[in-house]
Amino acid sequence: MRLTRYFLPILKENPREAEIVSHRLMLRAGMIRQQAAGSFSWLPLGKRVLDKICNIIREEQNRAGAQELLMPTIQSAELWRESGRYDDYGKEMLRIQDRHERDMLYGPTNEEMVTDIFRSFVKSYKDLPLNLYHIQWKFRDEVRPRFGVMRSREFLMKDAYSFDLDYEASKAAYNRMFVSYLRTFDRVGMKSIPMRADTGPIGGDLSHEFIILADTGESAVFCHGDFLNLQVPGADVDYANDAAVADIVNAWTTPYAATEEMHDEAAWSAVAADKQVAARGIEVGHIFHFGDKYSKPMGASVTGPDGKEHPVSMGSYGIGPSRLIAAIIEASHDENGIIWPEAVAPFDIALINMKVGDAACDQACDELYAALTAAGKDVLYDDTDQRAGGKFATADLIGLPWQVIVGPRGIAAGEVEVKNRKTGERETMPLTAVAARFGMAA
RNA sequence: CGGAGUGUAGCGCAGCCUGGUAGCGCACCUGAUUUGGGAUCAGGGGGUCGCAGGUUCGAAUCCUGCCACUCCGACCA
Repeated sequence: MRLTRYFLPILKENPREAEIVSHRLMLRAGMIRQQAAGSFSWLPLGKRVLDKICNIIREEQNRAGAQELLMPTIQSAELWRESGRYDDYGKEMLRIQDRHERDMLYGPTNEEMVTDIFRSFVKSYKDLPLNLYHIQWKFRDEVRPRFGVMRSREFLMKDAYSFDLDYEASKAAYNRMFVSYLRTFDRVGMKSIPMRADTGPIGGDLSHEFIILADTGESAVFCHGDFLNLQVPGADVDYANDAAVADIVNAWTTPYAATEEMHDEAAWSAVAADKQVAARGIEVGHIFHFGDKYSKPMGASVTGPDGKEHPVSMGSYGIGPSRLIAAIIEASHDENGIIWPEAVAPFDIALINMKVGDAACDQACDELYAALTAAGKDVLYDDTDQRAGGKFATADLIGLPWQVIVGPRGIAAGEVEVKNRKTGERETMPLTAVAARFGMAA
């Protein structure tokens, strides 16, 4: 993508309304545009990151055996009356009426609807286990939206729902999602720590929050230092092996870890003082097991091997991709801007032409642009005619992992500079070596 | 919903106290110069001063009401 043709409305100064660093940087980097309190447009740069995140989530959900579908944002109140939540949910739920004055709502979550889909088609235990997920916009009319996309009213959520014959099988489904989440957050370049959580209004007796540590995190968290060195399961994890998956979950739930609300001073004091990590964190995922809370009132049951009807045992599993982006920025930035982990960067490489209009520079950049693109890289080619300084400021602000700098001085010697955004390290290399270097890294 | 604060050009702000018909920086447009870490010079365009009432000869400025946004608290992916 050529920068002269790209819609990238960067801001030099911090918008007044943005207080936290991720909100400021997302606005300044031209990723989002606030439309109202807790409501955002995703501009092209932000949309690229969102898509990358969603694709990683999708791959890991699929790997763990979940299947993607897509449910509507607008739901009928009827389903919610069946579960009893139409009255319980409160003002957070946006209630609307259609032209026939039927009660509708903008979905804050989808347990009822997915349960309806399940009960319509699944009748036998032989069709279990089943896990259905979608990535869809949600609306929760928060009392106080804040912190940009970190706590917005309209937000994207990946929500998965598992269906099993009994508690044991459901626990295995829960464990698969647990491991899938460990891998997902690891792949987006973050260290996540699962913590026992309150089950909140969704109900149930087993729940974990996945927390990303960041100095600016919204809640205080306490965990054992061992978490920082635990091995994240590889892509070869065998999701068909319940015992192996349970072992992983066990390893990741044994050391002490709790958010402020669940913090237990007695257990905490049992952790060796030099292993106590008291930090701040951001919740980016939440998984629940809630059994038959919805299947029972909504009549979602299957015939078991015993020939009897069993209400299915369910769980739900959420990740907020839009919040995850803000959390990544909170955890990965410096005074100059965002530092994207490579896996989620909107572009892999910023190709910077230091002297647009100079025949040698233009030619070298055009050739590099073609070669890098051919090697499968997403390249943002800064072909603007701005004065020199602004180019680096822009590249640093939007945080692409690599900058390839092409200037008249270097080109005269057949060389370009390659800079790593995160480390700041610069390396001069022959023009001819650049494509191969990034090509091989791909 | 309680407490605090802010609304003046696309963005950041001054002006308000002490009323006299709107200004600065950046951005934008034109021209020239310039090109290795947020260019320089010259010229130019752009504002219902959040909205509605009121006071006054006259309101961005004083008064009243409303709206929007932000922060702290209770609540949450």
